[in-house]
Amino acid sequence: MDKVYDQTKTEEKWYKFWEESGFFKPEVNPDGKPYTIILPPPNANAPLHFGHAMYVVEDILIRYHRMLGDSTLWLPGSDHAGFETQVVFEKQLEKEGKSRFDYDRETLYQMIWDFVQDNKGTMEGQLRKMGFSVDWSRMKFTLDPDIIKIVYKTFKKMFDDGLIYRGTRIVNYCTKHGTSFSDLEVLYEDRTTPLYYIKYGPLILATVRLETKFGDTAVAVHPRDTRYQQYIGKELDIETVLGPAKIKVISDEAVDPEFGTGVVKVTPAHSMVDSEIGKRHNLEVRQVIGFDGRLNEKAGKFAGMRVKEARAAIAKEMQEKGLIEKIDESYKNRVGVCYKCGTEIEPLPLEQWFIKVGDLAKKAIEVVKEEKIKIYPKNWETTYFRWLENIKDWNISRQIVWGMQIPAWFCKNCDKWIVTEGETPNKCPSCENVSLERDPDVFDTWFSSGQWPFATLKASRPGGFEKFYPTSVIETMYDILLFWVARMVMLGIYSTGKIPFKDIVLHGKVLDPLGKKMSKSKGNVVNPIEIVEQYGADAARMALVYGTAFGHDQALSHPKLQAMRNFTNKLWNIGRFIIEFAPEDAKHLDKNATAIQSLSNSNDQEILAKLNKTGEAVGKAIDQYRFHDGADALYEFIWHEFADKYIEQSKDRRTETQPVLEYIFRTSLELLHPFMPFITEELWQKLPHEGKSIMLANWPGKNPF
RNA sequence: GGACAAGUAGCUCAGUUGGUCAGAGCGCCUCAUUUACACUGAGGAGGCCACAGGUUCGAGUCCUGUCUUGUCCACCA
Repeated sequence: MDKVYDQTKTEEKWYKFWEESGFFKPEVNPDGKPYTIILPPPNANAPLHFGHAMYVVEDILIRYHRMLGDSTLWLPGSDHAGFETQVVFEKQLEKEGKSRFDYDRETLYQMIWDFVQDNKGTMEGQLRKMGFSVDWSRMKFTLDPDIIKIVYKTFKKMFDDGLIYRGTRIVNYCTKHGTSFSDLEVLYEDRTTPLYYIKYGPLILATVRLETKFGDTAVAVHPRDTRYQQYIGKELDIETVLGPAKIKVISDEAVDPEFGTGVVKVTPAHSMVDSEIGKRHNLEVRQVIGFDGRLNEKAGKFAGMRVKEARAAIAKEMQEKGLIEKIDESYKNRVGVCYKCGTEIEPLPLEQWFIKVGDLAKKAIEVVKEEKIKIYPKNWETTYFRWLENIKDWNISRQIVWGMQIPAWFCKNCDKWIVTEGETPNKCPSCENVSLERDPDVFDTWFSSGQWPFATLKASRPGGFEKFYPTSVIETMYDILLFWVARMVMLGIYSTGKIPFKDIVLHGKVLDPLGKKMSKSKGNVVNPIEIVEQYGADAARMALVYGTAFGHDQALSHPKLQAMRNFTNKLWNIGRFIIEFAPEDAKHLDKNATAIQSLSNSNDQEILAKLNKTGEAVGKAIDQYRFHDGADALYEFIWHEFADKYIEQSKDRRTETQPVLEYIFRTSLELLHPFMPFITEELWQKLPHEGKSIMLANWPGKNPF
């Protein structure tokens, strides 16, 4: 054995061996009970960052269950990540002085496709370097034709079941990116915005959005507000920057009499709340801001201005005309912005596809309340329930090209939508019209990834779905519990009638060494390969689970990585001591470990008892998703009990203890294997053993004696 | 406005159902050894476990309140 452990050479060698031997496939344990994890598909638009290395806990679960004899499947994939990817790609185009509008739909789609293919290769290499035992033969991409087919089928079924409707609603719209978003995708920022107290005839009302006043189709007060009773139902003559106008006064419960003057302007086209009020009172929806973020012709001389400049110009002119009572410059509010570019989100009326989520959400709540699905750590249940209990219909249309184009065609003759499972209808079934127009929009990427567990299993291998669904665990970072996990529960139950997984396991965020969030713009993103090359994959894996309670955020810690690299060095040297420096006359571990049973030295008894205890602790820790407990128990036992105490004591009676040393070490390696797969394989192979790989060794159960 | 998490040695963090739980890694100090391992071993210094009350024979560990930090949610014009 080399004096120094060569991690790079060893890691490459074993990964290749495992993969080529087919050990990652569930078929290595054909008779075992199924144990399944679907890998949360990383975005195909960029290489992995170090946070993705947290997949290690899935590998721990998978390797552990494989050793338990389960028919274990870890199914990998990658996500086209619709809008995310298009944004990344558009930035690249921007650098070349181009924009998405320079290309037609097909060309742009093809260009992004090629871009994504490169990244997919990089990503797969990274996953291999971390030692992840995914079944590569079942790898899926969210835009694979068979996946698309399944997603279309779901859409059609939902449409037929009346769960999908086409409607004009106020949507969250980013005028820079030219697309709408779901509520979850809107970020809110604290701002200080001037609050204008403006005169509407005899009334004074407070607003920040002067520029939407041309879309006002009423003013509203609270029905029981005594100050304004005489105005309710009347039409007021008001003076505006565009001349005299008339406006109706209505009363609505949604108005808070405490805010401002208790009077609000109602702009159904540009506010969610106002739209609701408008519906209740049958108000006209008058859109004054266009999808380009500029005021339209209804704004008179302000037409063509961007929202911000229009607001300033209107304020100036109103002040000159004496229409502004006062301005509160220190008013604090929250403004919705695009999570990618920070542009203020415009609520705009747009016709989109929506999912009625009420009943789906109810079922998703039920299965968790009934503990058919359990969430770890449990406190996330609160977040999950709160969101689902207050959920609103889900806008799934996106005005981009990168994604699955919605399989819906419009017939102008009948004023009707025709939805299919993807095939292009050659004519309208009602009127025989042949010039149908397809909706250019694509699905929200979460609509398709919400179907990932059953879609991948149905698409990867015949019988796969029947055998491996429902899956055992979904493990991901807590930040996509609502975006993704909750949607998978809803869509999974809807499509298959069964829950998509039994346990939801949520890990924390990996921060940079200073405890700051990693982001491309800050330039502090760490590539997992760098860490692997510096410390070894085993150390990188161990460092992520050791010393931080599972589920909590943690900073990337070089001292901890060093400590874990030192631990691999310790393991290597224990190995050298036991294997390389064995006395020539020593007995060795035999098949049934009988040589150990005959020993009665109290040191031997003690270490064997501690080994058993450690084995139990590790199994229990993994079962309960308390990975840090398992890592801690192993580190403590191997280094401080076995190496520091037992091995030191054994030096006096080396010949006799050799089988015990071999037994304890081999068993320790087996227990450690899910955490540190490479070095454990390397050393296990050098010890007396049965079988081709530690990967397939039996998990050392309780009380091996 | 609400929710969740965290506040424990200089730093980073463990301490599931209250009673060897006052711990680990790194750092620091002393000593040892060419030892299987210096990516080492033995030992040591360092903490009113955020603060204030309370429950209890007994509380980092339970309850109440306060403060600080972080994250998330919410249509306040």
